[in-house]
Amino acid sequence: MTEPTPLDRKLLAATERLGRALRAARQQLATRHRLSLLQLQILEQLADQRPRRIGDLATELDVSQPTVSDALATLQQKGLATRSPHPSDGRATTIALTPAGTALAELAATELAPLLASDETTSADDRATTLRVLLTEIARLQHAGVITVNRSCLTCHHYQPPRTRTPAHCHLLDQPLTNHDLRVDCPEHASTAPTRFPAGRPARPQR
Amino acid sequence: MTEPTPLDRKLLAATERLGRALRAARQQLATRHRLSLLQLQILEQLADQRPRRIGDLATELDVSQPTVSDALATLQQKGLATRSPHPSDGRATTIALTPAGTALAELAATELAPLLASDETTSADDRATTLRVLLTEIARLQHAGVITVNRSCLTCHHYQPPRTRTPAHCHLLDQPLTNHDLRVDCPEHASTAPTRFPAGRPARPQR
DNA sequence: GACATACTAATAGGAATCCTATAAATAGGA
DNA sequence: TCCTATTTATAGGATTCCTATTAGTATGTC
Repeated sequence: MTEPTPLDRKLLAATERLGRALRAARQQLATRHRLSLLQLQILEQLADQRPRRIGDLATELDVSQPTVSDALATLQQKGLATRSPHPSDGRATTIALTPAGTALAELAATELAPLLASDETTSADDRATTLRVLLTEIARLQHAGVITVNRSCLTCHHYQPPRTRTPAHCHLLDQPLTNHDLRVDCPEHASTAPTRFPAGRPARPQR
Repeated sequence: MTEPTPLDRKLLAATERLGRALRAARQQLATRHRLSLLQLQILEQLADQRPRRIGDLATELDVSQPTVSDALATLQQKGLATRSPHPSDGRATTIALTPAGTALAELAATELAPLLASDETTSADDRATTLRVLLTEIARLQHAGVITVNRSCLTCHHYQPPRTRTPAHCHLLDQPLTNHDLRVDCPEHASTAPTRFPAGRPARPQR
């Protein structure tokens, strides 16, 4: 870990500014649809139809488990999500979207997508490069223990990093991976991280 | 505005994931220092010593003015920030950091910087490309009305975009600008946006 | 110069978020 | 069978952050 360069600091600042803006945009969108921000985020996460436990959602969204439980109760009340018992684990609850929830999630995705739509000033290659750099940073944060859930190619067991002559490769699909092909949230992700440890959220702030 | 490509969607997802992670990291850092997240963000914004009004801070941070007023009162109570009357406008209040506040802001910046420090897997050129792409997205969001404060080179009156043969140029410094040189928050920024309109925050969410 | 309008910040009041702590139910192993 | 760990739900509360309003100041108009 070397000393951060001015470029690093600017990248951090730009990422932060962009993240805040997207959060604000998502907040407004949620409000328009009579949802809280967390409720919208849950819909977005569930949109891939992957079955999840409540605890999984909490770690993905960086909030506590009761907070997710709260928001889910509201979503259920609105008829957007369902809770059903886990098939094999009697303690757990499986979360899924209702058709209405799916529709709302898709609508939200449609409304959010234009915020980062391509235009003529940025080449697709540059955007693909950006994707790889961002995924690299996400992988670093996972290593640093800030993120515990991450299903991108860069941390997948099936991922073969590029060598001097050969491009990156996915052993599962048995195909070369260009920057364009990198996935942020791959359904087939196989973790390389040994264990995930409980985030260890510290005490609350105070006045 | 064209239809979003898969790459666009992945970029949005990656940016969102990274933004959430950075927010969580900043939240933890704030808690460690007995601050709320908003209080920490205010310290970070004030760290450049640019004099600000309270309303300016609110639009920069995408929260309402009373919320900033609240957090500032706490910071003042902690001896980290000061409020003083504006020299020329009797209605306004000028905000500044105390030496203790400056020290804490620098400490926080030092602790956050390693999260995006360079490593050997990403070239500086790719990171510079990423910086430009991110700034382009920020500029787009400003155009879309999501962001109202933005002092990056790409929206500056002194900025000359690159042509086919000549690189980008800053008319104020009278120097060429590579991707590395782009600034996120330039003190000399001259706005090109005609007017800034009040964000029009909609009604609150509800159960 | 007086007045009307717009702007800036602070206060009041309240709703919603999201946390910690704890209880209940189940899984899994000794 | 019992003991421990895990998963979720509930209780209770603190904090954040909002809208609405008030007070004070700036600015333009008659």
